[in-house]
This record gives sequence, C-alpha cells and structure tokens, in this order.
Amino acid sequence: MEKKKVSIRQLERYPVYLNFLLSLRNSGIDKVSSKQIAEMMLCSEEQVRKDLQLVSPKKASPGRQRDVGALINLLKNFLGYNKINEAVLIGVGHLGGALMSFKGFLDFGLEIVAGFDVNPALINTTIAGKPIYDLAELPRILEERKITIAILTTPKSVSQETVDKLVDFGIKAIWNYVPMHLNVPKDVVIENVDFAASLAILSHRINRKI
Amino acid sequence: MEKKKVSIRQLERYPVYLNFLLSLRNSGIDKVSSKQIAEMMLCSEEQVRKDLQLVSPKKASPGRQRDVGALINLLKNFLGYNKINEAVLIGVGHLGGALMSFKGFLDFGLEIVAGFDVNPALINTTIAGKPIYDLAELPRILEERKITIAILTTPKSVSQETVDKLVDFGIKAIWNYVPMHLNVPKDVVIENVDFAASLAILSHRINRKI
DNA sequence: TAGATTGTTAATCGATTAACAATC
DNA sequence: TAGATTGTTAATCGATTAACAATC
Repeated sequence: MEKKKVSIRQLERYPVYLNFLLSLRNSGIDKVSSKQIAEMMLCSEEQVRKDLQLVSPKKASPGRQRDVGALINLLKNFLGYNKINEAVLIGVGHLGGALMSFKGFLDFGLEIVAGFDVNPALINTTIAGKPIYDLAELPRILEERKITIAILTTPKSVSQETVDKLVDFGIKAIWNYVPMHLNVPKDVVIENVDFAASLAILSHRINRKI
Repeated sequence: MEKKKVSIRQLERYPVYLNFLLSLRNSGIDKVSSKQIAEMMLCSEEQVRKDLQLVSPKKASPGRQRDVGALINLLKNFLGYNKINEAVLIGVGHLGGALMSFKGFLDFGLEIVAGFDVNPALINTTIAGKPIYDLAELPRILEERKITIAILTTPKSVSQETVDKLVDFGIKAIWNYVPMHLNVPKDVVIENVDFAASLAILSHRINRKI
C-alpha cells in the first residue's frame, strides 16, 4: 500500500501546521481536532485530514482528537527537520550576513557552516561564530565537508557566473535569494525565495483584487 | 466586458515573467513569443498566453511576437511597481537591518521610510540613510505620513503583541517575516514570507520526493 | 501566400469539498 | 450509548492543457 505523492501546495502547508502545533504545545494544549487546525488555516477540515494522513504512518482513531506532540514529531520527521544538512552561503552582504546570524535554520534542519565572499575586508572574519572564506577556497571546503547545498545571496550582476561555478564545484541544491532567473543543469535543484511574489500578493490583497 | 479575476497562482508567476523579460531586454532582445517564455517557466505556452492576456488591456496580434518593453510596462503597472507605497519596518535586528539596506524594494513599489525598535542603542541612528525611531513614536509617524503598511521583523516572543499594537495604530497591511502564525482582525491583511515552506520544497526536491 | 503565433473554446487533470459510514 | 471526530468515496470546482480557427 503505497502512499500518494505529496503536492507542492501541500508541502507549503506543512510548515504552517507545524508552527501552529508548536504554539499550541507552548500554550499547554496537547489535543487538537482537524476542525481547530482548519479554522487557523482558513481551509476545510477535510483538507487538514488528508494532509495529515499523508504524513502519518498509521491511522488516527476516529472520534478521538489527534495528539499535538505526536503530530509535531511526524511533521518534523516528514520535513526533515530532525537531521541537519550542512550548507555554505555565498555572498556575505547585508542579507547574507543576516541569514548567517539567524539561528532558526537549525530548527529547519539546515546549518550554515561557512560564508564565502570576494571582499578582502570580510575574508577570515566571522559572523555569529561562522567563518567567512575567500570564494577561491570554496571547492576545497566543499570537498572536505562533503557539502552539496549552497545558499545564494550574491549581487545580481555576478549571480549567474557564481551559480555556474557552484555547479562546477559539485553543488546539487541552491537556495536562491537573488531576485532573478538563474539557469542550472537538470540535475541541480534550485529553489527561489521569492520576495517579489510575496509582495505582489500582499499588494493585491491590499487593493482587494483578490 | 469584465476581466476574469487573477488567481494567487497566477499572481506568483507575474514577477517571474517580469524578471525574465527584464533580462531579455538587458540582452537587447525586444520581441518574445509565449513559447520562449514557457520554456523558461517550465510550463505550457497556453498558460503564458492566458496569464499575459489578463494583464493586457488590448489583444496581442496573432502571428506577431509580443513586444518585450510593452510587456514589461504592463506587468509593472499590474503589479503596482510604478507607484511607490511607503512602509515602516518594525524590529531592526539582523534581518530587519538587511531589509532596510536593500535597495531593490523600490523596484517593487515599496519604500521603507523608517525603522522602529526598542533598543536604545539603535534609536536615533540610521541604516542606509533611513532613521530608526523608538517604537513609542510609531503612532505619531504613522499619522503624520499616512502609512498603513508595516514590515514585521521582530523576535518571535514579542511578535503577537507587536502586531496587536500595529493594528491599534491603524496599520492595514503587514508583511510578516517572523516564522510564526499571527492573529489579525479580518480587515487587516497579513502576508507571510515563508522561508520554511521554501526550504521544505527544496529539501523534498533534493530527496526526489516530488 | 505560407509560417508563425495568437486568442478562444472544449477537454483534461488535479485539488478541494461534500457526504457518509466507521469508531472511539 | 450518544457525541465527536475520524477516514473514505464521490462530487465539485478550478486550473491547466489541447485543439483549432483567426490573423499578421
């Protein structure tokens, strides 16, 4: 009995469920119904149930609310938050520096182990205890630590050439914070953090166009 | 003849189209077919056409490619990038500071005019030429400048109480960078920038689960 | 004109919701 | 048991794709 594949829409909802469940646990609540979750999500109970069924190895008991702690564990496992992946960050500007200082990524299963830049003033300094290296040292460190994930926070003007280098050096996944379209080979995964899209939605909701 | 309403899915695609068109213009290309755009987006030509039709006041001519510059203008207008909205930023930590320094928001029709914090060391300093005020001064400045948009980059622990204050002070739209669920009244729009969701998608694509 | 590309209508596909039996 | 809540199947809804006529 194979599981149905999860869709991107669902995948986007899981972290929201998780946040809500964490806040429930913080308030000392340890049971929750799909109805309660649905109210928070502004969606139907059925959707909540389907989503949760997909990450649960065994069925929940009809009639009984689900256990908050158990759900939290299921979601964390499903989202891979329980095992840490190491990543490098390329481009230690304002945003890059902020991301390096952000401790929350560890909760999401991601650890930035080092930053890379070409600015001599930054090289061999640290941010939040993490070293910043010369970009030239990247291949060596990727090799040593077997890292295949890169966070991209470079200036637009050098982003494509940087991505090309990353691919050459064996990076297989890029989390891209640069607001532009970047080309990668088919076997490399690139996921864009799209501020512009989020802002576009906000603007439209302000203008009641949705 | 009224236009069909735009869906959130479509809305998310428009900034991607725009970026692609801008890069085409940069390369000196001034004509584009829906086929070319579809290839970049990894979607069908028909979808591109439908999307573009929705933002175009008059029909494109069959048989002739669309004009890149004209499309750029249409998209900018549609996304509201041509008129600037003023916003305040609440919580000048690492991320807040990075956002205040980010010049790109002007291209998206958003200008951060001031930051607010409770840390005395920050108050009355500036970041990227923008003043940082005591949070206590927020109502006065919102009133003076008729600002109704706030960017939230506070610590988790104080985020809900901060949001409650913002709502009291008349804020109507919140762009939330804090990774937690926040409650707002129905007449206030809140849009979450969801790093966790983006990261979840990346992880799953890495693991070939999608 | 012929080829390319468009917009429109119809068909398909997938996600969401509704209905309801099952169970604690 | 009765009420609440669940999972499952079927129906609905909306978005995407396919087919094709229209036009430059």
